[in-house]
Amino acid sequence: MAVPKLRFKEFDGDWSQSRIGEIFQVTSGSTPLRSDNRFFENADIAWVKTTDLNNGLIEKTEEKISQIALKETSVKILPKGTVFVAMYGGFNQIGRTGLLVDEAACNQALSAIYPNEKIESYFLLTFLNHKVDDWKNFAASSRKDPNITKSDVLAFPLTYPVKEEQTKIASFLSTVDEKISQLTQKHALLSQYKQGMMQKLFSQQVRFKADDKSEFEEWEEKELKDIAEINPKSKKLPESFIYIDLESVEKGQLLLQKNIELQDAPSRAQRLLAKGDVLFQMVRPYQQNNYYFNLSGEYVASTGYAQIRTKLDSKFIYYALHEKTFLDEVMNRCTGTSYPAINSSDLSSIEILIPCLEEQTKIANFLSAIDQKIEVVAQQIEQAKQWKKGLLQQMFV
DNA sequence: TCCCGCAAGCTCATTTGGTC
DNA sequence: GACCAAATGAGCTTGCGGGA
Repeated sequence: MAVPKLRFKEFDGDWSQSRIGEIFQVTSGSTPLRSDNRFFENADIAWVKTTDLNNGLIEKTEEKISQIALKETSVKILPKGTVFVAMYGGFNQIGRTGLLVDEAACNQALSAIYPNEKIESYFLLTFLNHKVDDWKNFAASSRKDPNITKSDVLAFPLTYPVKEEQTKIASFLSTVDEKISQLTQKHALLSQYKQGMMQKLFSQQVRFKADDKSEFEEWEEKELKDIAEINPKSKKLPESFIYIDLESVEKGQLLLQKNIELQDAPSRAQRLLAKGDVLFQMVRPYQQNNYYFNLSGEYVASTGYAQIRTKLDSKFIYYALHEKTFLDEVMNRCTGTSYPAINSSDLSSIEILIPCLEEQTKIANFLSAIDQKIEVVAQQIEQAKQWKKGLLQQMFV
């Protein structure tokens, strides 16, 4: 009989093996007819969908349904402690889980596992999170489409210890989750603080002073094209390079580096980058997946970006492009509704307020320091998640 | 030759309808 | 009513044609 590699010292008995369907009652939900407004008006019943599942506690849902929906459709209320598994909704969603902290309904893309006396709900949740790859492998190998069915959930093997050990494991892991949650909250607060400070700095509500304590001169309004070169002429592209397109960058971080040979490069690979270049997303600019390029090597950006090269403090320009009034001006000049995009000539005609070089640098350094703190917390979150993953591998069978 | 912008094509999430 | 899977729709990236 199997036992985990790592366990609390007071426990030594064998773990039991069973299938979810042998222990739990499992059901699914449904979607009240969308065209009937009565089902979604004056709604006060939490209604869980795949997008509400975050492999943790479900404290709120994106949508709610009404009491009328409960009476007139097959939607039913599920109790606190119900654990959900996503059955449909694309390969990345399959196997996602959630645990209800209060009663709610759900749609038909989810399997709802009713709580019972034999297994701690939090233990089950963590066990299923640990097994998420098993769901995916099962889904990928068993049939053409990536979905799993209720029968798959019922047949899914579950290995578990006595109730006391389950409780101990659940309690320990919930402390780990609490730590991750605190770090996530810290990350959100720092991001909020940065937004607030950007607003104060760029509206000049808060001003820096020079090193000799004197006031800096007034800011000057200039068009972007007067302070920076937009899409400078590129030299001949190298035979191989790292290609940066819109999907490579998220929230200012370069997440994806694609090595590409010139002969295989997409037609949009045009902009050879130099240190200090700022990449501004021209397609759906509200996403603000812009990038401050400060790397060595051969990098080429997609023409989906405007390449902005300035002799001023380029980091300051990078932050100025994220300022709300600038973004509002960009959006006013965008064409297309589902695919709003600005062209480089309209972009270059937008005016921004520019302080003297010394004040630019002070602002850029101040905001960079906050960004570094945010990045440190982001790394701590990632490390905590990796540590938890390692623990799970040893604490479960 | 370069760039803009439309639209094809892909992925993912939700809804609808058929079957038991 | 429950379950399942096909259809549909939304969101997104990139290829490509046409115009400057």
